[in-house]
Amino acid sequence: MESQVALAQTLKIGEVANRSGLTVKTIRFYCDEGLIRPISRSDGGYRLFADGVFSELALIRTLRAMEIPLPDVRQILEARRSGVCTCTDLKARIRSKAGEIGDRITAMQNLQSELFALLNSWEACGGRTPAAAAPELVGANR
Amino acid sequence: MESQVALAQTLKIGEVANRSGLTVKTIRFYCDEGLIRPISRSDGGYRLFADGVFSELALIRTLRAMEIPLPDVRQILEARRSGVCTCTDLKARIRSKAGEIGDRITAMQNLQSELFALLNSWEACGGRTPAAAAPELVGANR
DNA sequence: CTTGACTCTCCACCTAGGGGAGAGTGCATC
DNA sequence: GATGCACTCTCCCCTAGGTGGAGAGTCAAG
Repeated sequence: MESQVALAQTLKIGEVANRSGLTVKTIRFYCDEGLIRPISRSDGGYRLFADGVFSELALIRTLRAMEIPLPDVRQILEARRSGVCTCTDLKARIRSKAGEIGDRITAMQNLQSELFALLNSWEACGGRTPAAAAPELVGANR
Repeated sequence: MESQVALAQTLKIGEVANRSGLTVKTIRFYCDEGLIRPISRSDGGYRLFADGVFSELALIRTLRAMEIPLPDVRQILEARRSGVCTCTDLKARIRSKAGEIGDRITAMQNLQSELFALLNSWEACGGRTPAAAAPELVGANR
C-alpha cells in the first residue's frame, strides 16, 4: 500500500459509474482505450479510481457531445494530465469544432426547409392529396 | 449505340454510382438491404438498373440525411413502389423528423454557446496549468 | 485472343459501446 | 472458518451504416 494517507479513498468502478452517470461498461471501455486510468488495482484485480476521475469524465462528456473522436479526446486528456498547457491547442480544437457545429446547424436548417418544400410538393403530387381534410399529424411515430 | 432502343437502357452499378454521387459499395449495400433493386442481372451476374433508381436514391439520401434508419427507409420505398398512397404516413414521419431536427438544432445551439462560454473561461486561465480549469463545464453538459 | 477496366461475392474492420457467460473478489453475517 | 450475495473481472460476440481488400469472373475494345 502506498503512503497516500490524506484522502486515500479509492472508488470501485460501480461507484464511479453511479456518480458519473455513465455505465460500468463505458468506464471500462474508456480505461481500455486509455482515456482514463485507475490509480491502482486491488489485490483481486479491481480497478480503483481517485476522485479526480470525475472531472476527467465530465470533460470527456463535453468533448464527446461535440463528437470529438475518442483518440482526440485521449490526446487532450493526456496533455491536460501532463501539466503541459494545452489551452492553445484545446481552444483551437474547440473553436474549430464550434465552427463545424455552426455549419451543421446551417445544414440542418437547410434540410428542414428542404423538407417542408418536399411536403408541399407532395401535397400536389399524384397520390390524391389527403391533406384536404384536416392535416392533423399522425405523430404517433416512433 | 444510337441504334439501341432507348427504353431498354440499363445501367451498371458504376454508372449509377457516378451519377448519384454514392459509392459502388454503398449502392451494393442498399441492394443487399432491400432498399433498391436492380431490374435484372446480366448473364454474368452484373446488377442492371433502370433510370428510376436515381429518384429512389435521391429519396434515400434525403431520408438518411434525417437519420431515418434504413429499415424505415426501406418501408417507405416499398410503400411508394407499391402504388399505395403513403403520403399521409410519409408526411407524418417527415414532419416528426423535422421536429426532431429542430430539437437538435436547438441542442446544438446550446452546445455552441456552452463552448463559447468554455472558451471564455479558459481565456482567464492565462495559459498556465490547465488542470482543474473551468469546473463549471462539469455539470453544465447534458 | 488479349488486355484492362469493371463487377462479383465473401470476409474483416471501423466507432462507441452494449449484452452476456463464466469465473473470481470483497465484505458482511453466521 | 464458512457461507451468501453483490460486485467485478476478462473474453467474446452484437449493433448500424457502411468501407476496404482478396480473389475470381465479366465486358468491351483493339
